[in-house]
Amino acid sequence: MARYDPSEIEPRWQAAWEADGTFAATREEGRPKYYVLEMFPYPSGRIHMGHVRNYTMGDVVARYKSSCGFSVLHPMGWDAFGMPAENAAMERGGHPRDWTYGNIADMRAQMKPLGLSIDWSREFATCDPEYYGQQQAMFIDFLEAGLVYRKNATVNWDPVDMTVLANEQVIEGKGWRSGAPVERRELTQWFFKISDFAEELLEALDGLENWPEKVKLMQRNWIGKSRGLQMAFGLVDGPEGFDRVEVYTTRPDTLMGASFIGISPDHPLARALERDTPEVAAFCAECRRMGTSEEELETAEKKGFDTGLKVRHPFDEAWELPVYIANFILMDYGTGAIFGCPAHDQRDLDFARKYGLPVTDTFVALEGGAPVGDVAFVPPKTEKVRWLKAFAWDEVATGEEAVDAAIRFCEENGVGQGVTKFRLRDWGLSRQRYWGCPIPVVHCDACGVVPEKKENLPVELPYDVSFDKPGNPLDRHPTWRDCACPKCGAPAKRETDTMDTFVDSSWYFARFTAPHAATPTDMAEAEYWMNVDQYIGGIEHAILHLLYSRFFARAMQITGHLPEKAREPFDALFTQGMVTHEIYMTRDDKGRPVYHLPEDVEGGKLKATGEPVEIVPSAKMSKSKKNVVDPVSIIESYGADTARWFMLSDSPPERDVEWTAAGAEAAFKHLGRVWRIAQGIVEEMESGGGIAAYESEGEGAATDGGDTLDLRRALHRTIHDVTMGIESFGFNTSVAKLYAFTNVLAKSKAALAARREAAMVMAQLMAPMTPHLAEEIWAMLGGEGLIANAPWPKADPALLVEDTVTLPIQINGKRRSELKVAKDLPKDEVEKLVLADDAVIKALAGGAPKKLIVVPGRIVNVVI
RNA sequence: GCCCGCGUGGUGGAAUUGGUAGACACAGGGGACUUAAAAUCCCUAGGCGAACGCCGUGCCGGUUCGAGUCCGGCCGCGGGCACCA
Repeated sequence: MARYDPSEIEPRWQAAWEADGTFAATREEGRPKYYVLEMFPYPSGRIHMGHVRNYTMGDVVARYKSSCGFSVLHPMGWDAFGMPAENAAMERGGHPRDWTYGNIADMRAQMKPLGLSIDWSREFATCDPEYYGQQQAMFIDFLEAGLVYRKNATVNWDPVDMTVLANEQVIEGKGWRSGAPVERRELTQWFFKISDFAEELLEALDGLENWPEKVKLMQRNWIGKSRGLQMAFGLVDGPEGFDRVEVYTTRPDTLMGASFIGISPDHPLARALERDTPEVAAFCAECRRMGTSEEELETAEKKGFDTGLKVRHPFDEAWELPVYIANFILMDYGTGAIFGCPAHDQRDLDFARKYGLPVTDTFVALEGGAPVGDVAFVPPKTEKVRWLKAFAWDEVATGEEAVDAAIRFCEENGVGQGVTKFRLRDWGLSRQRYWGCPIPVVHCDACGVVPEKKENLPVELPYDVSFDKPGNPLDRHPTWRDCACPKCGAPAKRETDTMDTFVDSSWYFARFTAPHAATPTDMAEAEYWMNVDQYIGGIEHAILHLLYSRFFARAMQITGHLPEKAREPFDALFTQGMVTHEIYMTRDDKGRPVYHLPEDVEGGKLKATGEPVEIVPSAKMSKSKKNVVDPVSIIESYGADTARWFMLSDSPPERDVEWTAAGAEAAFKHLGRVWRIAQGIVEEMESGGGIAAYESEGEGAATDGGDTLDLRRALHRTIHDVTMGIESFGFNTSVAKLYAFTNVLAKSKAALAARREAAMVMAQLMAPMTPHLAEEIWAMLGGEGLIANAPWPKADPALLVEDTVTLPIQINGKRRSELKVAKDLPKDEVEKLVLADDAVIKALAGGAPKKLIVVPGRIVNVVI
């Protein structure tokens, strides 16, 4: 008997799809469309299992929707700009462009054998001048629409390498290459005005019904709408030009518990003091040695510097509070100054204890309210508390009520103003790097900042650059910078900043609808294909990428590049989990960990030396931990269908999946079994004289003891369950149902025609997951045309109906017995049967039940 | 530190969304076939107990006739924190 041989089957069917043009996305007015998109990959050079999982999920949806009659758009491209290309050029020589395009070629070659139903004719890379030229055109439109501006912002500066560092390049406050302490530095940078859309981006989240709640919640918190009080503390003998400190607070109700004023080291007052006081300058310099990330600020040890200045409390002229410069206060949020209320904020409390500042309780818990010790009392704002220092509300009130009353009181007494603020900051898009989309503007001495003329786009990156020196090669390029002013023609300088790579990925979904249009989008195409019906990607993009894309869709709509309906570009979002693997580790002579590839380990020992390895629990596959499995070698040994099947089985798509060699082996065995079952049916047909002879055999179903009917019932139940699984992103349950049906089919004694039909339908149900094997079985059993073009099977409702159900009988909530009854048996009939049940009679011991709960078709509970 | 998730047998997980916990599979044990092995097929299988049983979904508590599912607190792990993509 022949064997299941994916290495022979898979290329054959891929060629057949190619020849048929099965996956070309065609715009057919009048036919419903479906746009499936997986977040496009960064071309690192090797695909990994995470890609296999991500793209397989998208492929299941794409193939399924196609079978359901939709015109499907399922494209692929490359998020090709970014730091790794420059790092590679610095570390190994070569050019970012060559490195990137080489990687794209490699990854495409690794991806094609997966048999994904992708329309490869739409492929592009964000580093293609054709793509980024259109991005530049849009940037100019955004600029003219007032959506872009310049302002100063802080960056991480490496004083040795003389270069700007990304947050991930700052390790424990030091530059990753130079090891030098990082400084904060101000640069003039380009910004998108995303904050103008804060309210709109927040409110529109409610309309995203098919987005995970957790993602919407994360975005809500990120946008961070708050209602608070903006007020001033009068400064006592402040330096020249400073008579007050403006603060913004969301807890004005705790004003009577104020203990100190904290200002950012970048606050104008701190800057002024810095000029005259060396101690202040030293402290601020120390603060500025921290990185710029919020995480670093928040986790660093809280430090303050007492400026010696005092402010007056607005409610009491005689009450003076000290002014501290504190390292954890952000100049970017609010006013860059806070008042500290230690009793009701843990950070303020830690600070107060450290510097011996007073801690005043303004409210306590209703019951057993004790004064604050080492833990601040921070109940939910909706909880009622007892106020010790209320100044405009009842003794017992919630935080919310108190805040409202405090704002009203302060406004009436001229102490401050109630304001709404957003945490969301404008999107800084400037990068001082080479490998990104050049910002298409020119700096002219006479005209200022002038956008490049659209006919001169793309402003292309020069190829002749070197990476032997740190910093941006565009800055030191001999000729590229020099140009003529687009307005007056005088000699001028090009902008050398390039765009954040998030810009590239904020509109690629729109570009896929017309990847080679001479404008950023083609409205007729966008009108047909938008929105993305199903977007699939990692949860790590829950905030930035998705929020930026939502902003871009709005900006593109305002500038005429997208239709109104694409304001929210992604109708449905699914966030898939990671692929994890155990980590194998030994230690070097200094006790430092040394990691080993799974392929070098066998039976807990290194293959080469026999040295035992420590097994570290599973984590996301990463090169540095070497817990990676190469999809290419998996495909070589088992075939793409096995890799796909395994990635879909067992773990729910939104959760992490652990790659195990045993699991892959099991998936392969199962596909072999399915193939053999089909082969067996073929052999029976051949020995019995061909398919035609069996066409009418199913009619005799009643004569075979019900086997044929049983098989058909199981089949239609499977059609129903598998379809539901795919529709609801429960691919693992679809796979489990297919396993179960395989067991039924393998044992079935049904008529041959019924078994043939069952095998063919099973192949159809498997086709979105294991498309090559499905085509092979379909062809073996005499199916017409490609299974990829066959319509999705429909479950016959008549075969799904079950006339009897088994009702579990619980006694006091524990299952004690069961009852087989007609499905629609009335409640009182069920009750009679329950009371006649042996176990119930025994438990009642002659008494009557306290309560009898009958949930029709589900369960019975007898309470005694 | 802040925001958001997740936690079920030896393992991955299922559970009609408040209704029989452990579907389906992996690993294990037993058997068939084979000179033998591989491959394949069949049976078994949460823990404890000899059995009618008792315990059991990270931990503690609550709501309910009934909780893996809802609520409160804790522990552990993961994602994000604005220049990684």
